[in-house]
Amino acid sequence: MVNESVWLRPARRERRPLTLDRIVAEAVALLDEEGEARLTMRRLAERLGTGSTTLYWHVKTKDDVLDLALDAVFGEVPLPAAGAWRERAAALVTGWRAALLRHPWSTGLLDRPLMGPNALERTEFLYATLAGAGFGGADLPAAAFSLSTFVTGSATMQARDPAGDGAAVAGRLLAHREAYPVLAAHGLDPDWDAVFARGLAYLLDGMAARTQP
Amino acid sequence: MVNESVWLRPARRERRPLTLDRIVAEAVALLDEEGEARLTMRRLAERLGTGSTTLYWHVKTKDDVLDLALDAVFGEVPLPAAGAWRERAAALVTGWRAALLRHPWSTGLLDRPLMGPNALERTEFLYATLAGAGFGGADLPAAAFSLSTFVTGSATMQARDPAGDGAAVAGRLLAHREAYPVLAAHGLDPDWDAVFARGLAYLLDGMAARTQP
DNA sequence: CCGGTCCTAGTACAGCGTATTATCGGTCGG
DNA sequence: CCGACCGATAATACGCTGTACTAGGACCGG
Repeated sequence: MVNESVWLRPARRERRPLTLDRIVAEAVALLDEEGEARLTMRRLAERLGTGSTTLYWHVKTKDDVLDLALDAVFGEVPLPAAGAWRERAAALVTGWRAALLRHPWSTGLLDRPLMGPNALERTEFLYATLAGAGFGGADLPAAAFSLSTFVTGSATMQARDPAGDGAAVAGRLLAHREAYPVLAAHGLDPDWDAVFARGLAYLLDGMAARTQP
Repeated sequence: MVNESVWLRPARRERRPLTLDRIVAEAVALLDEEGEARLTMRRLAERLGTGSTTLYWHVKTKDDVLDLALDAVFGEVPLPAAGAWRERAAALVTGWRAALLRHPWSTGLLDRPLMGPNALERTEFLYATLAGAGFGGADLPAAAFSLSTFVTGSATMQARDPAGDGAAVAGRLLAHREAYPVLAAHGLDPDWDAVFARGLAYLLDGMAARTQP
């Protein structure tokens, strides 16, 4: 069915064309607002003012949308401009973590290949920074992947946290206090920023010591 | 509809009762064989020889099945008996990684709260080991979470790898060699065991240096 | 005016998770 | 021995999903 009237039909140029970029941007917005479970091709299309199956002209499957949305998150990670290798690496992974936490749904998509241009660009930056710092041979992939697994793991860990409301979790721990004494004494919701900063320091210290003793 | 004939109907005691444990074990088997996308309540029930909705007497939702399956994987991680703190921690995370990689679908479930008894037991063990080694104050959660995020991140990274067949990935990298020069020179499928071992060494070195200088 | 090409909409289908309801088989009180 | 109960199972049904297929609208070069 076509729009009934000339007057109601949006004027030619007012109707923004449907593009892949608009689809991805709207998917990110929808995921931010409602989470992964509520991302539906129909709902996404509705927000874009189109029919649901129209999306399939721009995109092959729903998985494509998710891959593109995830890479869009990586696109938010700034590439630090200058500084010593350690500061540059720390700045990169800190911004990386922040981007993932700004879109908590993204941590649920971190399985699946990270082959988008934005992801590759950040990985390349990390490799290049470390290579320039003297990491070579087996140390280069080890250092690069240590940092990236650390950041994705940290973000996933933290994003997972609020799911069960803290009180219920604490209660469960206290109820089994004899089985988990140390855990019960410390709780499972630390100061995540501090944990990340200190853990990153451990890792960078270890990397520096092994290669520049 | 009831089984038609006495002869075809399984004898009383031959028919194993449907229990939560059987459901979870079968879910793990199904996930191992066919992956997460093919895990369906109907298919799971079929393998168990029951109707699909019968499962809902033992389980509240499908998510419960996934949570339980994931915790079953954690249950495969051995708790090392003796040794210095560093060896115990290394043994724990190495076994942890192995269990996750034995069931690659598990890395796709690592968002979602890890509150099962097996997960908690491993976390408690890690906390206790590190606390006994002298990690205190802010160093205790930092050290414990660094290790666990490192292991989950590493397993996820590696499990993600084979998705796009290596050749296509390498081709894509080479096609954009000028954009990703360092990456193209090294490829994206390193020796994962070596990467993990070295990265773990970085981390443990850094932890040891900060707390036992 | 006409073809073709890019894009959009509609219809339809198989499969999903699960709420609801009916029914079974075994155990136990009388 | 029997009826009543109850833990466990099955069947049916509903709304929603991803997406294949098809038909059409809008623009464009000739």
